[in-house]
Amino acid sequence: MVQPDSHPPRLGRKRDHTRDPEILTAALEVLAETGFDGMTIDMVAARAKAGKATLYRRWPSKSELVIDAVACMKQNDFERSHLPDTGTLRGDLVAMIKPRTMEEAEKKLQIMAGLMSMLSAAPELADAANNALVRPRAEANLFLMQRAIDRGEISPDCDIATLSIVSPSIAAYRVLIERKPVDRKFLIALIDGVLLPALGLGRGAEVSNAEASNAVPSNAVASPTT
Amino acid sequence: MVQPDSHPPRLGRKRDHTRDPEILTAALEVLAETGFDGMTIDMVAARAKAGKATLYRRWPSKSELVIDAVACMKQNDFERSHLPDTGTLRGDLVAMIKPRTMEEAEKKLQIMAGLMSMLSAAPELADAANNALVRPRAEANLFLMQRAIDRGEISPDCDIATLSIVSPSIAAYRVLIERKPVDRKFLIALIDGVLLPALGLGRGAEVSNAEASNAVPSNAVASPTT
DNA sequence: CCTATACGATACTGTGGAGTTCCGGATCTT
DNA sequence: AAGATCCGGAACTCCACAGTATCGTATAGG
Repeated sequence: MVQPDSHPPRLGRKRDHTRDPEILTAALEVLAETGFDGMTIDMVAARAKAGKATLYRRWPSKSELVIDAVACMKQNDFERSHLPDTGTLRGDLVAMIKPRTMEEAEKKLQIMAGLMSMLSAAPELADAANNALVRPRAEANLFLMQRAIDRGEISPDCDIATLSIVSPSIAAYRVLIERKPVDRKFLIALIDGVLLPALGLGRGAEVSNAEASNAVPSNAVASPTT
Repeated sequence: MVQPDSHPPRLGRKRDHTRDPEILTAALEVLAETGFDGMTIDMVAARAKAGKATLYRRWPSKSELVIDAVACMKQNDFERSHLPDTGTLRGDLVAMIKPRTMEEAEKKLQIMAGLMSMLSAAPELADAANNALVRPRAEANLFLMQRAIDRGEISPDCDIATLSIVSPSIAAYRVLIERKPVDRKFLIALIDGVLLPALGLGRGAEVSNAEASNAVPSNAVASPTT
């Protein structure tokens, strides 16, 4: 979908489909606010300052529109180049807790919540959603943990594949079902109470330093408060 | 709701409300299968072999019916007296993985999924749902872990409050969003790859030991297949 | 047996939203 | 400027479902 037409017309205004992004964005917003069933085409049209007819010229149905919108949401996954490198695993994990990132994640989770009622009908959406929500964070975690193994910080026997999904999954559950905020405190509790101990850091080997809490090492990249 | 009437009529058939359980059960079934928005009163009535009017004689609206149905779902939480006691934490945790229990949990999760679209409108449902789904398992885990502390199996410094919600939350996420089955293998991976290492068992203490991977403790009881 | 009540079934009404159609105006091409 | 095409807006149809009303029947008490 949204592929360029094969026979470009040459008269009148070009068939530019130039409003598509606004419409898809509007769809995602309404979806996040009201859920799939509560969402109406008129809402989306109004939000995008477009006519309802315009939407139906591009997408055959509400479902298709939503699917397209979700598909176009992949953007800004974590690039490895953007991942923090603080020298310690804990530093890296903590550095990933940035307000900017979390806010965005929460928005995605709201969209997810709105999609729930569609999941059983359209299982491929489950994949799409998971790809957009948990997978990127899990992969980032996995990368950081693998690096910690490579540098000898943690044992290579650790089940990092399983551990990497722990915090994204729990965070998702917390926002989607419990409807409680996933704040910095909670994520730190996960890191210090679950992940690091399970990796043999913290409680296990207990760097003994105990107060490594504010242990942002020398080459702290991490970005300030972005 | 569903409280006995204060002025019991004395003529004709008694106002027994005797069909309520069937109706509520039917409501839960349809809810699990189609979700709140997809569910129609007629479906519930048909499933319960009741007239639509009968439903409206008891509950003023579809929402009220669903709320009532969910509220009546609390049944069979884990009783401490029913919790396994195998002598080791791992044995206890593994013993909780019973097909019977899991099947029931999955059913509850389906209901949960059906409720998702109502959560933003009725936040009290989030509590109800959480109480019915994750809380009981989390509390069971907490109890088992506390007992492990008491008997000196694990350190009292462990963050068992956080650890106890790990596996129920992840399981819920897996069923609700990923739509993948939560099988025995997956749960064992969580126990051996996350929980026990985080508690200083398995990997933690064995850092040097290296090869305790398949460290099934001596007295593994685990329950047959109940 | 008679009567009052609750029930199941079914027909009905009202409403909200999906999807369609039409039109005037805007914008680009030539 | 003229013509072609797209857009926003609004009016429209159609249908599914919430909720209501009616009726024949089953059952229990008198």
